[in-house]
Amino acid sequence: MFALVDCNNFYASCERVFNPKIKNTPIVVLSNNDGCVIARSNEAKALGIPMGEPAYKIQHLVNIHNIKVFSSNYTLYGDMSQRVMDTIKSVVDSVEVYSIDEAFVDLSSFQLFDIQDIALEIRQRVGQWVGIPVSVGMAPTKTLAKVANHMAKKQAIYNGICILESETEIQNALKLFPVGDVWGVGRKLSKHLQNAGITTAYELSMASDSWIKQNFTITGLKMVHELRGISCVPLEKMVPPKQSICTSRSFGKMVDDFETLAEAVSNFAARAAEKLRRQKSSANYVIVFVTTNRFRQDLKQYANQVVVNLPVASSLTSELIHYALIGLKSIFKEGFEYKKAGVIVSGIVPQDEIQTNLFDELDRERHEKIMCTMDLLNQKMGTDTVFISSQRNRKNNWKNRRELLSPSYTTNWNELPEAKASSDILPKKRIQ
DNA sequence: TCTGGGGTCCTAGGACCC
DNA sequence: TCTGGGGTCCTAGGACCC
Repeated sequence: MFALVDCNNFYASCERVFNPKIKNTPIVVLSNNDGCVIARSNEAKALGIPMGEPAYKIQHLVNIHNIKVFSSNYTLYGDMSQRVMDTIKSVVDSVEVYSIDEAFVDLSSFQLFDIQDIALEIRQRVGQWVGIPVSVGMAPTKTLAKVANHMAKKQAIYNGICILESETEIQNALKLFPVGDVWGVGRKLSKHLQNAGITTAYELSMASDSWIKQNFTITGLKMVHELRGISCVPLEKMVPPKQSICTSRSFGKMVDDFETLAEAVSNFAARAAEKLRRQKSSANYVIVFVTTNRFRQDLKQYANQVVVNLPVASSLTSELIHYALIGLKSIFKEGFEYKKAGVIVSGIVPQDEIQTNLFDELDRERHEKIMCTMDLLNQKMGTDTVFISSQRNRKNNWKNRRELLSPSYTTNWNELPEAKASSDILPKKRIQ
């Protein structure tokens, strides 16, 4: 058996933990640049706010219903996620952190009659220790655990925990489960399946192997087997190193000059280099891309990208910035309003398996020491305490809009939550 | 006016090898 | 007239996930 532990309305729930005033008010959290709705509390869902809706389209609802709106605070969510995962790991051993708000658990070492208790314990402990509500779905495969989790969340009778175990239980659940909600079925597949007359997960599980394989390849076949209770997707306890790392942002304002773009790209490259060093790897090439605002069809459109090969695989900030800027120069065109740019590093190899270059003139050992020191300083004193000068060409007018940001309660000494207490005994004192 | 960011996997098709 | 067979590697693009 597998369990899927999923945080309810994760980002919205994070905002509530240190701000109990908004416990029962509708909350939405916006994407970067305060663009779209990416998380909603139950109250906000009940008001009919769809996922992914641009913020300006829900402004009237915000005003009428006094919805609390937040910019996304990934520092807070990342730290809360870590706490949730650590807490789950304190209950069970085999945990796969699947996403920022989800974890799979391998329950094969437990007796079947124990698993209800384990789910209860996880739910209770995460709730008490971290303050985030979670739902638990349990079933013989990961795909079915996803189904069970859905049910635990959607149907109040389950009280946050749903176990699908016997054949009948599973089939009855699948008969009521829309095929489009199955893990691995997206928009395209869903349409394709509907056209073939398959509307429920049960009907999908009954389709013939040959038809599935022909139409949906090996991935589809695995999915169908998982629905039948045959486990094809194992638990992955170890996180494999990333094969590509992307850092990109939409700009708060349109950008039309090279210098500003260069500063943005320098910062993206610096972030990518940090991520590389964190997973102890180096990249063989850097991709730089720029694009104008695709929603503004009244403006001239331009989008381009370029791959720059590095002489030696590298994770040195200064070197990655250097080559990223060479790339940017080659694709930059005057006369456009740029909205977004990004840097992708790829061709990633482990740090200790780098193919060196006979003609390489850089003293890499020395540079690596500098990077190490820089990372330590920035980790201790805050991001970009030390940075490469091209990261600060001019005013930061490309930066994201984040106008509704909550404090980083758990990661910044200056933004710790405050608890105020008063009593009749000490009427004039306020204790913080 | 305002529309996110970061990933993985799979396949088809071309280039190349013997 | 007729033009092999069996591979690998790479890339672009499309699908999916959160």
